[in-house]
Amino acid sequence: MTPQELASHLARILADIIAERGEGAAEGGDRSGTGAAATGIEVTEADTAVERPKNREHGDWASNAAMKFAKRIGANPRELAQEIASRVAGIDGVAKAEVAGPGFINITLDAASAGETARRIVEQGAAYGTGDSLRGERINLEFVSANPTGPLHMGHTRWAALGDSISRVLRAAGAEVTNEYYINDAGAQMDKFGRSVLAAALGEDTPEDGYPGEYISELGRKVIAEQPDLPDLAAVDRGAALELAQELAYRQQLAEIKDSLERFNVHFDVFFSERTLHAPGDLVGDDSGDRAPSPIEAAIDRLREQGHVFEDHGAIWVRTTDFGDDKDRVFTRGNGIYTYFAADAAYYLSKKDRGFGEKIYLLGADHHGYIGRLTAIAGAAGDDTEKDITVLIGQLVNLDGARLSKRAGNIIELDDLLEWLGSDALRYWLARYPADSPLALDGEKLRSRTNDNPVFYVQYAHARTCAVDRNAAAAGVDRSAFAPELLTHETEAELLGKLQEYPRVVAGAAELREPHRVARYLEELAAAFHRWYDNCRVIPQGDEPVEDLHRTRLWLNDAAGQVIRNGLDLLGVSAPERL
RNA sequence: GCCCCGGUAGCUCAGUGGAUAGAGCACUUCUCUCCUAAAGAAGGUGUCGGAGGUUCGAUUCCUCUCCGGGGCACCA
Repeated sequence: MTPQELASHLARILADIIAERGEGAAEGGDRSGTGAAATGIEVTEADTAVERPKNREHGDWASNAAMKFAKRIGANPRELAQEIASRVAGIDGVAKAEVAGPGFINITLDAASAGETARRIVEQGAAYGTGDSLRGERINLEFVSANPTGPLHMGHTRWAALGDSISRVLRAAGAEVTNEYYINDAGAQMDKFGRSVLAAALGEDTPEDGYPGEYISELGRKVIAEQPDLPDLAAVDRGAALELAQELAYRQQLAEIKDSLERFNVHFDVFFSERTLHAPGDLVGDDSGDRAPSPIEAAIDRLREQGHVFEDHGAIWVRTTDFGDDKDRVFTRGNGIYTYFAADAAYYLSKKDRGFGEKIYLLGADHHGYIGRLTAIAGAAGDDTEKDITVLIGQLVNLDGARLSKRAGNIIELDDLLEWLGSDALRYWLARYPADSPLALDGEKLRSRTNDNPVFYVQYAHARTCAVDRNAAAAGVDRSAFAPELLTHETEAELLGKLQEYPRVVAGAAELREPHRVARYLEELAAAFHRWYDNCRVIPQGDEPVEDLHRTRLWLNDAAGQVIRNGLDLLGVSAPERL
């Protein structure tokens, strides 16, 4: 019996009771309806979800449904709880159901009923924990989106780890997710980047307000290596040389960013170029030589048709205040050039046109001023500002005692962190805190291989399950028997309970976009596994014979390993078979 | 001035209205002739920043307030 099944039973029982009481009231002459529907009170499984009590004396699972519904149906909470409990006790697989406190229903399962979970998990394998709570949703998840004018640094690292894990969790809940990276490859920053690289390639001083950093010099060398006649070109046509250098450096830098992300086990489905938003459309078909408007122009036209665009002082504005923004925003500057925000608007429409329902933006706290205007664009585009757009704001990362980058001055690069700490430790640490929680990287802790470092604690538990598996094979313990009623040790009940919680943890993490819940869960699961391991042997000692208990425990060991693997995968962390 | 996010054990932090608020670290003491001791067991800590309110019940929701961080561009 899983907690989901238990919740389902509870919902049915509660609905029955409400219906019966409704009939009783009707006989009294107050009402004419029959059944739960007639009372207007609906019971869903969410209402009757059971939780794992902190105190083991409170049974395997507890429900507060009686307290939730007592008032609405005019019943005494404890009496209602008692009525529910007496019916729950009759369910096959339930050992007992008791009322406690103000109206909690504490339920204890038969060992066999709980133990059945182990086999189910093994049979479902990697699919255990996946669900369909977000089935049918097409989600666009944009994160990192760092300018392609330099290497990824620590500021991007948290969003890379978090975004990729959010994506995995959403997919586990059945959503169709596209991971997207917006490349700011148009505008002044790119010009500055190009001038800096060209200067470096030609051996000139860094231009005023150009980019500093050793990586610019490296890019300059790479550009020269690829295009040795660049200095000659620069001598005759500086503009052409600049364009060429900028383009080569951009491609090189973007390729390096992609490499870094892959090493970090972070995958993007789409790299979306801002330039494509500025580019004119195709030739129109009337031989005039005219072109269709660029996506930005088209976007402004569309918003104008919706009545949200106006002109003032020679600039084009969008009335975002209609949708709760602090102030209206401009699309064109005085010199006629489109603002960054105009591209943002066109980009949003692109996402909408590509069929995405919810668009999620993962931004740093320094961008929190963007919430209002992005939400307003969603509204202006005719979307539901509650459901179709989500802006997740995360706090920034501090690093204590970090080594500084050798290449880029004060910037700490993702590549340096990877080399120093390793992908697993880094990803796990960054994913185990809520996005809005301040987070500090402690290099010493992340390099340590003790309880200090939770990723090793979890990975060790997994490696242990693998070691048990190997040793069981050698000792002649196989899977030829499965007798769940033998799993009666209290650490086995605890471990089984934890394993049963996993699907709901994944669903909750997806619903709230909080993958840290998976990490915290894994730590609890690992602890339950370690305690079980210390108390219950899978392999007989000495000359003891192999019994069904050992074979059944092997199934439980397999199940624990499977769930740890599944969970770590959601975080993009490996599950080694040996440490 | 306005907006956002924090404030929970000595430290770092969990805790989407429920029972005695938890974990790791730090400190003390135990447990490997037996599946990985990178583990387990035992030991104690809290005005959940403060004050009101909603509720059968508030660390959780609302209002005010104190402290800390961030943000309020015709920049990108």
